Amino acid sequence: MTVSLQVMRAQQDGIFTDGCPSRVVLDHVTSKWGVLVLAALADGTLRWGELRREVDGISEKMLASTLKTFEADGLVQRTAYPEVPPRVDYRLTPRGRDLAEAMSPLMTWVAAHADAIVNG
Amino acid sequence: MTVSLQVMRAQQDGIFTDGCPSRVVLDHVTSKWGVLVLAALADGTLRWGELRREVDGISEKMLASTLKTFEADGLVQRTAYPEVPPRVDYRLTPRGRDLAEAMSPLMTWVAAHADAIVNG
DNA sequence: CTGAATCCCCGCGGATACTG
DNA sequence: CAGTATCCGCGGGGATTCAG
Repeated sequence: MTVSLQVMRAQQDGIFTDGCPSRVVLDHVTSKWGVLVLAALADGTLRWGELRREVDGISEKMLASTLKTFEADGLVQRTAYPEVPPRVDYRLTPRGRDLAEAMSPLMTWVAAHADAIVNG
Repeated sequence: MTVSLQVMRAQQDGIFTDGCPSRVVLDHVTSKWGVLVLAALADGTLRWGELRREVDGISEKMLASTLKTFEADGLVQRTAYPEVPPRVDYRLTPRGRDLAEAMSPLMTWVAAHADAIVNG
């Protein structure tokens, strides 16, 4: 069953209105690289370099900014090891894993139907 | 169960790589206003003016461009009635409804956890 | 009422170079 | 290896005007 804006608003007043918390979070998640970074981290811990390679095409700047946003949101946990050479890894928090699960149907759907949409 | 990029790539080679169809479609859907427009149309037909009010904060320019993209993608169907004053309405195609269903868990999750993320 | 067209600004995001 | 700093272009997005 599909949930529409109207239905959600009947349950929760003012949800997804301009500037409200749900819009802020939605913007973070649906930011240009948001879903891809979350999906990359969905089944385990990754280092910075692995993440860069996994999320094909992302720039260092956007990876850093996306990770910072998610860290501030409590969706991603960063761990730095005091080694030389430096090693840092990223993984989803429980909340992040929960979100990734909620995103899963969308990703699966897109993967399954993208060719039909783009080609025709 | 959550599906990660790695898992999807094990099933479908080169999925969600730079410039591939799945990335194009994902960009359309997760565009700034994409999910909100789709969610607004999720449980029925809406006229242009209703859509504008429903998707709080969207400009006419972005509404038009978002709708055109989705129409070209076969996700939204536009119907114009030859009346005065003019009346146009938009509704999801079967494919669009399918997508809206896949987005539903994400929207629900965001609605439920946004406050905790922004405040807490 | 439903747009299309135009102008314009601002900031997202890419490219590159540099650092601990 | 894991970032930060800087520059800059382009397109998102607002405001306004016009049309059918």
